[in-house]
Amino acid sequence: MSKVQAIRGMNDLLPEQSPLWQYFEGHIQALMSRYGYQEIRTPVLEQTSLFKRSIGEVTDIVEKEMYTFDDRSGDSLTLRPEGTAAVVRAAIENGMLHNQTQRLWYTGPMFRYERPQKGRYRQFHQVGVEIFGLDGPDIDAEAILLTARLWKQLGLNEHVTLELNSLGSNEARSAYRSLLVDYFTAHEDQLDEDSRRRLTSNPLRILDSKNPAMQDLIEGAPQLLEHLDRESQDHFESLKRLLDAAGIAYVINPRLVRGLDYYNRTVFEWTTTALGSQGTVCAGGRYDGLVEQLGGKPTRAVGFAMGIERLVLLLDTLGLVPPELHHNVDVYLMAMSDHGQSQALLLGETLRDALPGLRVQVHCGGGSFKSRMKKADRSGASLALILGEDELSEHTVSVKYLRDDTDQTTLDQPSLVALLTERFPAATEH
RNA sequence: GUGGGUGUAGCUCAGUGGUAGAGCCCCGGAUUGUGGCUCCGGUGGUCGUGGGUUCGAUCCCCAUCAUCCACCCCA
Repeated sequence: MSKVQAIRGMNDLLPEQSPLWQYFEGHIQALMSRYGYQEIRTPVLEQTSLFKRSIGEVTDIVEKEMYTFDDRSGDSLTLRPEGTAAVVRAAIENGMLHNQTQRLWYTGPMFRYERPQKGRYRQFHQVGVEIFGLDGPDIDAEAILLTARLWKQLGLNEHVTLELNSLGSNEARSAYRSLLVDYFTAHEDQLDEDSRRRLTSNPLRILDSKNPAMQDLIEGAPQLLEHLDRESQDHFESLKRLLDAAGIAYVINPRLVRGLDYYNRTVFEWTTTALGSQGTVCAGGRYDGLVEQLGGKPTRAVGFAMGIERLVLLLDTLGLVPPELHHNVDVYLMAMSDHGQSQALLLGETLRDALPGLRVQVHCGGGSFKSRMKKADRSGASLALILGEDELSEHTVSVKYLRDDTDQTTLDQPSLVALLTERFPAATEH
C-alpha cells in the first residue's frame, strides 16, 4: 500500500500561504513596472546543451543537479535549473539584442536535484532580472537600487546585507584563477577533501570554505581584488561611488564568487542571518561573455535572481506579514434556513454587481443556525448578513457586526448597498 | 552524495513490552433567530512501511520510505 505523495523537495503552496506569495508577487510586478522593466516568460524545458554551455560543464549544477531526460524523439531536455540561460537564448533567438538594450524580468519555477533543507527545495521559485546591452556601472547600480527598494517596501532593509565583489574581466579572472591554483597546489597537503576537489572544479570557491582549519591558508592566498584589470577596477570603483551617493550600504567581500561559470566583473549578494545556512536571498552579477558564448553578438549583460521561498520564509520569520493578508472575506451572507438559500445566492450576486471589490462569501451546506454564525465568525468577515424568515417576507437583510459593538440593524437592499459602500470604500472598484 | 534528529488523530504533541491519550480543529447540546467566553457530549488512529526478537511490539533490533537540520552546492 503506497500513499500518493508529492515528489521529494517539491511542495504544495497551500491556501494559508498563497496570500503571502501574492503579496510578494504583487510588489514585484509593480516594482518592475516602475523601473520600466518588461516581463519575459520562457519554457520550463530547454535543450540540455543550453545549460551545459552557459552554466559550465564542471559545475555541480550541471554535473549532478539537473533534471535531464530524453523526450520521445530522443532529444535530451532539461528542466531549467536557473533562469538566465533561457532568457539569453530567447533574447538571441527573437532578435532582441540587435543594437538595442533590454531590461527584462521573469519569474517561475526552477528545478535542481539537491537534498532539500531549510530554504532549499528541488522545485523552487525565482524572480530574476536580466539587462542587455549596457556596459557601465550605472546599470549595475540601478539593478541594486531596484532590489534595495524592494527590501524597503517589504520591511526587510534592516535585515539584509549587501555584499559586493568584482571578479574582473574574463581574462583577469582566468589569470587569477591559475595563480590561485598554483598557490593551493603548492599547499595541497593542507587542503581538505572538498577543497582538493574544488581545485579542479571551482578553485575560487576554496576561498569561501567554512572549514576553520583552512582559514590561515586562505588568508595567505593571492587576493582577487589585487589582480583586477584596470577597466574592471575603474568599473568597480565607479559602482561603489554610485552606491555611496545613493546611500546604499555594502560590504566588500573579496571571497564572494558566484558558482556559475559565466559571471565576471561585478558580483553581489544580499544575505541574511535569519534563515540558517541558506542565507543568500538574492544574488547576481555581470555576465558580459555569455551572449556571445551562446551564439549571439558580443553583448554586455548584468542580472540577478532572488529566491521567493527564502524571501517569503524571511518575511514570515521576521513577522513582517501584514495581518490583513489573512482576511479573505469581508462579509458572510447566510440564509437562516435552506428555504432562503436561493435568495441568499441572488443577494450575493447583487452585491458583487454593486461592489466589485467586495469579498462576499455566501453560506452553503446547511447546518444549524448556530453553526452558520460560527462559520461567519471563522470566515474572518467583519459583517454577517442574515436572511431569516422575517427578512425574506419583508425584503430586508439584517446586518450583524462581528468585530465591533455596533448594534445589529435591519435594512432594505438599497440601504444595505449604501452601508457597505460606506464601510468598504475601496470595494466600489475592482 | 555525506552526517544527525524526527515519524502516534486533520494539526501540535504526550505515552507504555500486555489491545491508545491530551489540547486545538470539526459536529451536536446547554441557548426554537444570533458567532466569540464557559460547560457537557460526540466523530476521528491499520501508532510511516516491511521484516526480526518475544507468549505478546506503537515501544526493542534491522531495513526502507518520508520529513527536518547541517555539510556539499546554491536563490
